[in-house]
This record gives sequence, C-alpha cells and structure tokens, in this order.
Amino acid sequence: MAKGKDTKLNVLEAGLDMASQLGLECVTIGNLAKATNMSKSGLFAHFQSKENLQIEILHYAARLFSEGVIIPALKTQAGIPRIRTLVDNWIQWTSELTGGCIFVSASADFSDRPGKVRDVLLHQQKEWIDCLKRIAQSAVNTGDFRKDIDDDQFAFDLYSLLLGFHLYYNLLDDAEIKKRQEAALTRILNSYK
Amino acid sequence: MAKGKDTKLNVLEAGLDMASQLGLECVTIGNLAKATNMSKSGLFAHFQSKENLQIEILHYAARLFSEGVIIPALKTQAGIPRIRTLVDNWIQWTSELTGGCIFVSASADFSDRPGKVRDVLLHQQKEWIDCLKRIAQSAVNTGDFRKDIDDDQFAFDLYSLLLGFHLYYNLLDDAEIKKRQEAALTRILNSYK
DNA sequence: GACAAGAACGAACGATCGTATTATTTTGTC
DNA sequence: GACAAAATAATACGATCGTTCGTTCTTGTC
Repeated sequence: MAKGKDTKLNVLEAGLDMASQLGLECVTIGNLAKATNMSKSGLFAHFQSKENLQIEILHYAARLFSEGVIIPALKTQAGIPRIRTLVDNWIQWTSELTGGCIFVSASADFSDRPGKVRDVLLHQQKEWIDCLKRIAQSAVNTGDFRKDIDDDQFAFDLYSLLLGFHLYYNLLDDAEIKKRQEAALTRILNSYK
Repeated sequence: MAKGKDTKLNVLEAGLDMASQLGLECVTIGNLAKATNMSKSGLFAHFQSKENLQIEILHYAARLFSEGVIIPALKTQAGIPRIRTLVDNWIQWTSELTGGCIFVSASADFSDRPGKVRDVLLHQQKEWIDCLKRIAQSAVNTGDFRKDIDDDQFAFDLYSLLLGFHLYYNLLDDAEIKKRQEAALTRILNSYK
C-alpha cells in the first residue's frame, strides 16, 4: 500500500516547513494536521509519539540536506572549488527553507533537552562536522591546502561562518551579508593554503 | 511597596534560567510559577501577557549582559586587549547560564515569528553589532587595527566566531573548543592589523 | 487602628496539548 | 465482488496552555 508513504512524506514536508519557521518543539500535531488536511489521529498513527515525529522530521531534513548540499558538492572538483560549492549549496539550502535552517534552530533548542531527539541531532551534527573535515582533507590531497592543517579547526571555522550567515540572513535580513560571507570565506581559505 | 520589585526580579531570574534551557517560547507561566513557588495568577499579574513576560526576560538578560560583558570590557585598555576581554567576558556569560545564551536561541526561534518579541530582539541584536563595530573603531584609534577596515565585516567575523563557539560548547560539548576559538580569534585579529 | 493600595491567591474559562480507543473508509489480493 | 489489511477519521481523555475574575492577605499612610 503506497498511499501511506505518500501521506507520510507530505506530513514530513509540512512538518519540516513548520519546524523551519517555529522550531522543532513548536511543531504541533494539531497544527500539522490542519496544514495537511488530516485528522489529528490519522496523522498521529503514522508516528507513534511526538518524539518520533520530531526525529523523523530530522531524518527527512538530513536526507534533503544530503541530496541538495553534500552530494552535489562531492561531485565537483576536489579542493577549494568543492569547498566553495559546498558553501554555496548550504546557503541555497537555508534560503530555500521558509524559516531558518532546522539544524541550526534545533541545535540551540535541544542542547539542554536530553532525550532521543537530542541524540539524533547530536549524531547528525557530528556527521556534518566529519563531512567538513573530509572535504578539508581532500583539499590537502589536491594541494590546495598545505599538509599540516588542523581539519577540526577548519570545520569549526567554516561552520562558524555559516552560523553567522544564518543569523544575518534570517533575523537581521542584512542585504550585504553575501558579500561579507564571501570575504570571510576567502580569508579562511587563504589561511589554510 | 518594594515587595513587588523583589518578586518580579526573582521571576525574571528564574525565567531567564528557564529560557536558557528550553528557549524563550517554552517558558510557561505554569512552570515558572512552580519554579518560583507562586500561583499562576499571582505571577501573571506582574506581566499582563506572556508576550510581556518574554520581553521583560529579554530586557533583564540584556541588563545582565551589559553589566557582565560590555561595560567591564569598555573599562579595559582600548584596542586588541579590549576585544579579547570582550570575547572572554562573552564566553564567561554564556557558560554561566544553565543552558545556552538566550539571545542565540531566541534569534533562531523568533526570526520567523513576527511580533513585539521579535522587534525587541532584533533591536538588541543590532545594538550588539553596533557595540562590536565601536570596539573595532577604538582599535583603529589605538593603531592596533589599520585605518581602512570594514567594521561591519569585523562585527560579522567576531559574532560568527562566538556563534560557532556557542554550538560547540553547548551541543557538541567539545573539550578543545576554547583552543580553537582562540586560534580563530587570533587569525581574525591579525587580518585587521 | 482605620483605610486604601498593592500583591498574591484560588478557582474557573475555553482552547489546545499529546495520546488512546474505537469505528469507518480506502486499498490491494484473490 | 469478497475479504483482509492498511489508512484515516471520530471521539474522548486528562493535562496544561494563557487569561480572567473575585477574593484574601500584606503593606504603607494618615
């Protein structure tokens, strides 16, 4: 029976949208049911708890993130070009969402909320950082970066830049933020050459 | 009548603590009443709506932030030493809070939630960025920074760094984050000399 | 000590929360 | 088309949400 899959995907899409605007904790089963023209109980049956719903939204977001940000970057030329593509894709990803990036807001919201949701989120964030580290290493291999770089430091530098962009873009609505992000990125890249 | 002031400060303190852990939107009047051993209605009377409560928590946090982070930094030697003090104070501030920094989580949560809370938050964030710009200018005046720097870019660079630190410190619980933050700060400072 | 003002409370409102149970509709298989 | 399984809905539960109202306790002033 394929109907259930379709419905669930619809719900997850609407859920991600809602989480992007209001935060993962404020995605309510009632509101989500309204948004998808379903009954509360019909929607609830697809997940078995709100916690599961939140986790599935995170997994759904991660799938989209992987398909839209990471994989396309890995297909481009390794080294600095790949890093620039990754950053561009990330910015594309966060600007396509109605609100902000779900991982950014959830990271702030769930860092002090122990439970399965936090565990999943933490795992995802570590994977993302590992991804940044691998991309740094591939830049070492191409010779774009020098050999003795600290890839953890690079991941931190790059992620911080994206977090700054996220704030300036979403809350502050800064018109010149793209320019500043590019300047900062160039400075970071140069420091690893 | 001074009793009211005391109680209200107690409530705001507990409210800030709760907001730091759960996010500003999840500060509930019922829970806050329990935390302060008050009745819901007794507590509610001090604010006239939940929105006002949230706004007053933000103002209370801003006062503490100003007293604990900004003013002490302004009393130290202008230039790079002042910038380093500011960063240290900021880190001190966020690690003294039970959860994360209320401004960081609220910025993520309220960027797509129009209303008075968002307006206050936006105003505070712009003031904070102005503060960073002024401190950059004072470093220009002392000669620590060269004359043609872009102070908006500096504010962005520094704020991004703090946001990165915040994530690594709170969610990822990274033991080496202090070291990485210092490395990144030094690199930023050098690029403005 | 009377009196007004302020502070805190108790109880209740309608709405919504997450969840469970039970029924109905839709779907795929034979 | 019969039948089982899956998907969705209807209804209800206790808890909590933000808020209101009327009452009681506390405080300061004269």
